[in-house]
Amino acid sequence: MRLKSVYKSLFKKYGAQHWWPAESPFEVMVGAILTQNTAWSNVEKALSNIKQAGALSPHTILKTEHEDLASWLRPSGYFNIKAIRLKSFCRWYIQHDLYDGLKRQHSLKLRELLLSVKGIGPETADDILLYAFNRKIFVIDAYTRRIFYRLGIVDESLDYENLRSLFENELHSEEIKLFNEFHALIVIHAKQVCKKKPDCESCCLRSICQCKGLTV
DNA sequence: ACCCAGGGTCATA
DNA sequence: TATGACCATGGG
Repeated sequence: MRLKSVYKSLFKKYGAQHWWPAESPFEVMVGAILTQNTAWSNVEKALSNIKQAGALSPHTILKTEHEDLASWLRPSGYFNIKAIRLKSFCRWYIQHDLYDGLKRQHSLKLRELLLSVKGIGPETADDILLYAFNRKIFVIDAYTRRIFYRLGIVDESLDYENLRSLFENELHSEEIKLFNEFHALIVIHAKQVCKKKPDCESCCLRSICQCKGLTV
């Protein structure tokens, strides 16, 4: 159980993160799309603009002019394509009877449905599954790849689906709370420590890590 | 000035 | 299957 021991170390150091920071499942979904390759601090500004316009609902977003929607999204970058992605997601969300319609689907079916939306790839889909629909799905991101490769636990060549099943197989008997916290802890740890190599000395994972302070 | 952020799509070989 | 171009703002 190497994965769980990493989890324990991270949890001991950083504590519970209580993700996803949002007031509703729909806000989680919007945030998941807006944070694609984008710093969360920028997403907060865009979300704040949408809320200030009173537009944080699928119907309202859908009937908003592209120029207006894009102007709200401007701080989060890629505002033109994200405006299109947000609308196509809202159209899909309404067609499937919103949260109450979708929540009845089995996790893998729901994942297929999410992936059928233009602009939603595997990571965004899994963010939504885990943090909006409370499903036991492990989210893989660039941090997860980097950290667990440095630790010497995973192979560099594994693609998204193989990595996800590796994590889910080893953690299948754990509670969903672990899935929720684990991904959040990986992100927090990567932002606070792993970026600065000198901090390897004080890293809570140094006893397992094989990077030896070198950039990998 | 340069690098990258809680990615995804599309065209090309 | 596997690269590369493209999308774009803001903080370090």
